[in-house]
Amino acid sequence: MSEFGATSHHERLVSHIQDLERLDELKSLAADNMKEAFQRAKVDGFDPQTLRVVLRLRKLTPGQRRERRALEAIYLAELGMLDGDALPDEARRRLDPPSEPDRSTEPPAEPHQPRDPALTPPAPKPAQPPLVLKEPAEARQEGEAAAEAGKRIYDNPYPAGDPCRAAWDEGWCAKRQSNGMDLPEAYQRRTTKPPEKDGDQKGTGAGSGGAIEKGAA
Amino acid sequence: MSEFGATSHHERLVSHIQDLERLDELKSLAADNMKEAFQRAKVDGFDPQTLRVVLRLRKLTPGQRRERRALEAIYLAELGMLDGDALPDEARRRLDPPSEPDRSTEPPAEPHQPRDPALTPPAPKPAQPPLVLKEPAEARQEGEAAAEAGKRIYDNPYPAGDPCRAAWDEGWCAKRQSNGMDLPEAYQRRTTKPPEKDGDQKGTGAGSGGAIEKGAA
Amino acid sequence: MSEFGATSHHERLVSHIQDLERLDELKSLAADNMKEAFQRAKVDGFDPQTLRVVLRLRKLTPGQRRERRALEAIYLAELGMLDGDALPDEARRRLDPPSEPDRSTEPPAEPHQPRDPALTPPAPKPAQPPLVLKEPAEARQEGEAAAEAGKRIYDNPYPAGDPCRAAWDEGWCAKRQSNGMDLPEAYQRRTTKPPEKDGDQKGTGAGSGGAIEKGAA
Amino acid sequence: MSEFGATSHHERLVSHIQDLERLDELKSLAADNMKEAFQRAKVDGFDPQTLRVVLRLRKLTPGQRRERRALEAIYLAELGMLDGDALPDEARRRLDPPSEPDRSTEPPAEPHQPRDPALTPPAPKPAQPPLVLKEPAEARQEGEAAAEAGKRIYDNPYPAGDPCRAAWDEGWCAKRQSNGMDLPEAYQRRTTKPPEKDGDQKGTGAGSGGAIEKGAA
DNA sequence: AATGCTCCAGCTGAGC
DNA sequence: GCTCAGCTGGAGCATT
Repeated sequence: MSEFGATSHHERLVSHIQDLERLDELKSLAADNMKEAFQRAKVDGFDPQTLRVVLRLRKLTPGQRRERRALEAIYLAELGMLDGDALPDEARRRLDPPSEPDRSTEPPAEPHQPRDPALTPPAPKPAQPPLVLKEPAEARQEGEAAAEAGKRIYDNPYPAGDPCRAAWDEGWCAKRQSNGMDLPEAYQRRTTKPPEKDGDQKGTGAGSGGAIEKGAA
Repeated sequence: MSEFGATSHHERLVSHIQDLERLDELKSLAADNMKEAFQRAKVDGFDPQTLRVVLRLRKLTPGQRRERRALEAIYLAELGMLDGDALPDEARRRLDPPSEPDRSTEPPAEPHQPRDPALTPPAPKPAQPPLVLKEPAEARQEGEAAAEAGKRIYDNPYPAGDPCRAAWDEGWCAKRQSNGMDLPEAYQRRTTKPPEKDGDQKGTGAGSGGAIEKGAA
Repeated sequence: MSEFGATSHHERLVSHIQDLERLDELKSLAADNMKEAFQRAKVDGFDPQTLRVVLRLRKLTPGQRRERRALEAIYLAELGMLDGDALPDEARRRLDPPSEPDRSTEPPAEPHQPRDPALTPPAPKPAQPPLVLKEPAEARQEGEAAAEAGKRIYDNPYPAGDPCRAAWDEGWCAKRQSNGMDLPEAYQRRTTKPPEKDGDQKGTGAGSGGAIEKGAA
Repeated sequence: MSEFGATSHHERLVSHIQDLERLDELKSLAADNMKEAFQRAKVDGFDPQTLRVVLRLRKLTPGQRRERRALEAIYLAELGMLDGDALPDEARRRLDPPSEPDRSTEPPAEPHQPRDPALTPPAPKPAQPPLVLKEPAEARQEGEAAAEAGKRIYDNPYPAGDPCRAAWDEGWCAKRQSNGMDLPEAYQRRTTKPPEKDGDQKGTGAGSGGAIEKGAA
């Protein structure tokens, strides 16, 4: 249709314009569909902003996701802005000095050491490791089972630093049954307005003395 | 300067144009300065993308930051995309059903319960709480001391779920002495290219069976 | 497919994500097609930037297009930036004072008077070419003098194609005295709404048989 | 202030963040000032959208402005979208075939020939107004016929201000036969680079004494 | 007044 | 290395 052999430039121009307008129509239509989908999700109780973040992250590989989260956490931690959240394990891995020199390339270092706590980080001393070491996949199923059994998210038995902890969390979240079909509040934003002049400024509790003030010299 | 009393509309137009051009000049200049600052930071080894995220987050209150991170983590967990990171504590708080009904408004619920593990979430059973309960601020100082003493980030003694764990992390990160003045690799991106066809797709270890495939019906 | 009756919130989230990803795919695809079409047009020798402008203008009604061009020309003329182009006729119509008071609404005034040159602008004293050829700078001063003498913008004596015509226009616009200090209507937009279903679609009068319809094969 | 010699990376990070936040503040402030200036202009009766266009055009050299306007007019004419405006003279110059081959570079061709009507376009047979008033549609067909007969764009017989002039132009452009099937140069941009420090700044010829200088008080 | 939409400038990633 | 086009975020406008 938009192929032109020995046509005059006028016909070519018209043809291009028509092509472009037709395609532009389709583009607008696609954009509208997207917009409506977000609207439906919003009506259904999900937070559009978070959904956008999720979509963007889904375009990355797991490794890239982890790296990004780790970097952000490291920078925030250094500035005292973790607001009460512990560092993700990937961040710990990056911060652990011994492994730095030789981990300059990605592949050699296993992104996470599921097993063999002896030689590297996971759970140094206090964290009594589960007597029998388990695979994260197994932990995930345990999490799913726990969710179905009505357990709480706090009942995750794995200690910080153990990959099974994350796996259990994921399983719990994925299988979690909400009572009925209402969307739990956990999925929705509570703060809508930036409270102008704070009041929850106190924040982390951990931040005492750590956070850098805006106007600090 | 750009005030006009009984001036002709021509003079007013000229005046407006001149004002706008002058201000536009200043705006461009400011934008350039910003750009250069990012460039300097990049040359210094910091990741510009992460810095941008940090700047954006710094415009929020700690409470808003925590909420955002929690929401994202919850959505990601449900989709099996945590990639090996455990849920942040704020997410756990939101997911814990008992507190849902009555925490519909922000203020009544203390954003995080540093103390009194008896009545709510923190570390239900396994997590043997440090015998003497400490304040996060104290834990932060411990973290700083640990960093100066050359301890590793894995030496954080507090268990998952304890706010002191985060506080210790922050202290450690803030005081951490790099050997010399080089920027540790932890602060820099390693993956530059989306490897097209993966290879680190395996990802989380926890994701087995959890992640939703792109084309899944 | 993406309809959910009494489904769990987990299924709903997954469903929303899948919808969004599918639609996002379509959106990207549409954007790519558009991009390629522009590329083809460029390879064919057309200027992409101009094509974009044309596409944008084609989304307006002829009346809106004319208004926009007239406003721009008027502002530019007043700033001496016509660069040798004469004012478009629509701009002259706007600048002609007698019709200002009663043309506050668009429809009453026929966008352009094709016929009956007796009562309004077209071709005043049919362009006796100045016997002595003048420099544009001189013509500009004549325009300024004419404006101060209360002449109308239609009194420009120079014929089409003569650079002096543009120069006279610029001079007239720059010196023009509005009665008092109010801003003439010529400087403000009249159409706010795209009248949805036209009515001024008829447009140019010249377009008869010329304009390409949106859906034309 | 933001210079760091042998400082720790932590201090450097903090320093960068502070720099960036300070500069960001300034940037926001500049943007706000700009916004307010537009607001004032709007309150004063000027059209913000048009002002933006004017500001953008003022960043171009007169030659670039003319080229852009000419290109847009040519494309629009060919699509029958001139909406009653005649082609600007620069567009005529570009469309006039004899000068095409040797005007491939900008400078040799004087942007506009103010004097000496003998050798080039201006005012061919000085516009004897058609004795019988015609409809634009008819004029359009005349233009088409003229184009097919090999007439030049300058042969448009209608005077400035006559809607038929625009109609004739449109007809001519739409039917114009390029020699063979190559795209005439008139459709392509000639200036690619903003010549940094001008030289075609002289511009309009009409602008003498009219254009407002950037830094004028 | 608050929301949603549209537009635009600024930034990021390719391409020469 | 620089330029360029596409894209995202933010601002303005119109609306309810």
